[in-house]
Amino acid sequence: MNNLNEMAAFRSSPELVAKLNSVSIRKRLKAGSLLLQPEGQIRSILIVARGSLKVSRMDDEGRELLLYYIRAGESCVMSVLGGLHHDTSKVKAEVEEDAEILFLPIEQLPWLIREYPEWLDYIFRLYHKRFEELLDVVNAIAFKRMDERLLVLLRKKQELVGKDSIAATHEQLANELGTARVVISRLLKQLEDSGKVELGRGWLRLL
Amino acid sequence: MNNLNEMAAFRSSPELVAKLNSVSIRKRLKAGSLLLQPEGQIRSILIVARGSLKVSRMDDEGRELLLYYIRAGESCVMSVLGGLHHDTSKVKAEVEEDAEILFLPIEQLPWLIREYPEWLDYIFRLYHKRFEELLDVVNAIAFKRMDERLLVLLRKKQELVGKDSIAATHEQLANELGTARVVISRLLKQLEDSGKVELGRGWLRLL
DNA sequence: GTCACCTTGTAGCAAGCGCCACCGCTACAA
DNA sequence: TTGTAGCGGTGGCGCTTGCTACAAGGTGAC
Repeated sequence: MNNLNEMAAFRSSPELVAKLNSVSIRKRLKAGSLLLQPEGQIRSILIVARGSLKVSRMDDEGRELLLYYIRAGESCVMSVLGGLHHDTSKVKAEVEEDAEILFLPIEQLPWLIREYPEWLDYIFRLYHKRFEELLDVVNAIAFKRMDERLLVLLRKKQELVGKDSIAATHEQLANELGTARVVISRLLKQLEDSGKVELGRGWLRLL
Repeated sequence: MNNLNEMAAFRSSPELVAKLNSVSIRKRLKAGSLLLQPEGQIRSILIVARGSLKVSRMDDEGRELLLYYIRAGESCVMSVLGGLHHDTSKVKAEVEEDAEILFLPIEQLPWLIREYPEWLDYIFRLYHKRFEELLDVVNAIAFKRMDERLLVLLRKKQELVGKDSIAATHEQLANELGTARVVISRLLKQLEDSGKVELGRGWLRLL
């Protein structure tokens, strides 16, 4: 999927895709690359052409919490909002799976919205999706226990990579859930005992 | 403040205000009235002309959690998103202080956006604000203890009503923080002992 | 092979918080 | 005045989670 044309969100408007490609800069980035960081200036709007991004929220003491993933064909609403209003990013965004990103300069945004109603529609849809995902995150941390949140995270990760084996250390999982490594090790052990996962060093598998 | 013209967000465009007034239905509603409920259909976009709304998230076991307030001059982004995409509401919205609400039929939204760029700008600004407020809620429940969250809530309430005395029972505060009444009573007692609040029956005051 | 580093398992402890049970007090209406 | 319903204070218990500490096994560089 190297071309936006192939993605559902853009299939209906090859003209828009051509325009986006022509005014953006395209870069290949390895997993782990940092795209936005808290307090950081926003210069471009990010559109994911291939791979995926991970968006997290951080607190002042260095703890972290996964908010959602951005998949191929989607864009980062934080970069749109921050860009539009010349505000800094309030989240961290990094490459989860090796990715190709379109960097759309924020100056281009106003007239793109004017000229291409389908672009505005695309943005609204993304907002809607992210807003509901954020609400789900709120529900999870407010009302669910850690073991359930862990299972949900593992299922999300499995779906994201499309394989049955997930590459992650307990430490990484702990960071994404905003908790400590020992807690995750403990819970994973319980899940293994009850036959729900298979554990390995640096990987695990849902059963 | 009975007239949208007087509000910062609309001051620059009396023409837009006139149009909004002419295509909307205006209603006065008492504190406690329900405007949106989870799974409920969305027929209009809500614009608060006077008073304030309270938006909460609920879980399946009846627990509740305050997300943010909507003040005079602001609109409800959930109703905009839900309306645009013919989706149901994912939150509860109720009147916090006696209010006057404009109900803008969703059919009007597309052409209002086309005709009035300042209206789109208004919506984007609200999104931005709500998104960041949601991120703050996420941070609070993920990383803060209940006593600090309680203090923050009390300060927000005080600012909202503009008086130094806050009318609320422990039960209500507990609901807004997604916890139990005893927990709030306990914490309030501690806050009283450390001289940070003054307690009464059905009211309290920050010192 | 060995050394250093990373990952995981496990035990133990304490804080935070949800929940139950119960009591006393206040406010208001009959 | 008495009844009643709602509100708030308190003690106690147990679960979940965060944290420290340490041991054991894996992995890759040299």
